[in-house]
Amino acid sequence: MKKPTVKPSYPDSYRSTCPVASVLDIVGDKWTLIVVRDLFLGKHRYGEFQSSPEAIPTNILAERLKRLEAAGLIKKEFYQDNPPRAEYFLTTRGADLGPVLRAMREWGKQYIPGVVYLEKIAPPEIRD
Amino acid sequence: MKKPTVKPSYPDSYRSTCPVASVLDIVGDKWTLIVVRDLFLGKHRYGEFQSSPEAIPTNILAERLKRLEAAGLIKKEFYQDNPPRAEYFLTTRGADLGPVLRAMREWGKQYIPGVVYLEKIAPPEIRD
DNA sequence: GCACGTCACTTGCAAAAGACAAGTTACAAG
DNA sequence: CTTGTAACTTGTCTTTTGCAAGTGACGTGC
Repeated sequence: MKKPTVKPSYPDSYRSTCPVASVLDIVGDKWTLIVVRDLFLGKHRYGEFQSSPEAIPTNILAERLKRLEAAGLIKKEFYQDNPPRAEYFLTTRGADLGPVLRAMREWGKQYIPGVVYLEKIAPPEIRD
Repeated sequence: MKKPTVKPSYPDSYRSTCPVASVLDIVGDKWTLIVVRDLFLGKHRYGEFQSSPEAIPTNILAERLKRLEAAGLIKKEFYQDNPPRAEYFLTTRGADLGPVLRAMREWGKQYIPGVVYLEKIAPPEIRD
């Protein structure tokens, strides 16, 4: 028997109508924004994401890339068919998370001792 | 041959020296920033956090309040001894997460249909 | 003066998510 | 032919989360 669905008015995927909560429903975990950060740093391939210093587990990376694509934040482009090899690019929607990352970077710089940042943050390549 | 192992000096609790990753090590989960948001909305008591529309599980709330306090983002102040009753306030350090929340709010407003925000975001009461 | 409700938690257990290791597929290099 | 690389998938184990229930010290109504 199905539940009578006791939480009607919010879209199924969001916990509330609060924009902050909804954003967290998309990127609110330990890894998603790390991948987005890497895209801002000019990385595009699976292996490049894996070789970041945070050492994301491979199954998590694969899953997050799918979710980011499904959420429309990134686009997957195949550059060869067999074996299938793809590159990932931020969409406009994804690139507009820039201010969030910048705000985090500034907070971290101010309050966490020992962090360093690499000024590679050129405007990201966007593919819509 | 092995690389000289470039992983020595990170503080145990941080995955890397990247400021973004380090911030995510503190607030990078589904609930922590929801609590911080509530503090920005002027909430101070356990019951107020619980009654937010996201319905945070009570054990998670208790644990997050402890972690936020340990991280120096909030301060717990007892206003009565028996039974012990406390209020929670942002510290300067915690209040400086404002730009992160604002950036998320703007992104959500722009890209997630149906979110609404409540302009209660008066400057939060700070206790250091 | 005692059942009843509230507040701020804690505890126990099942379910979901994450971490780690190993396997797979297709090709390319030596 | 053997080894290597890229991009995954699968399996197993551990950790974190979610939900329900319980606890202790009150305060309120009758």
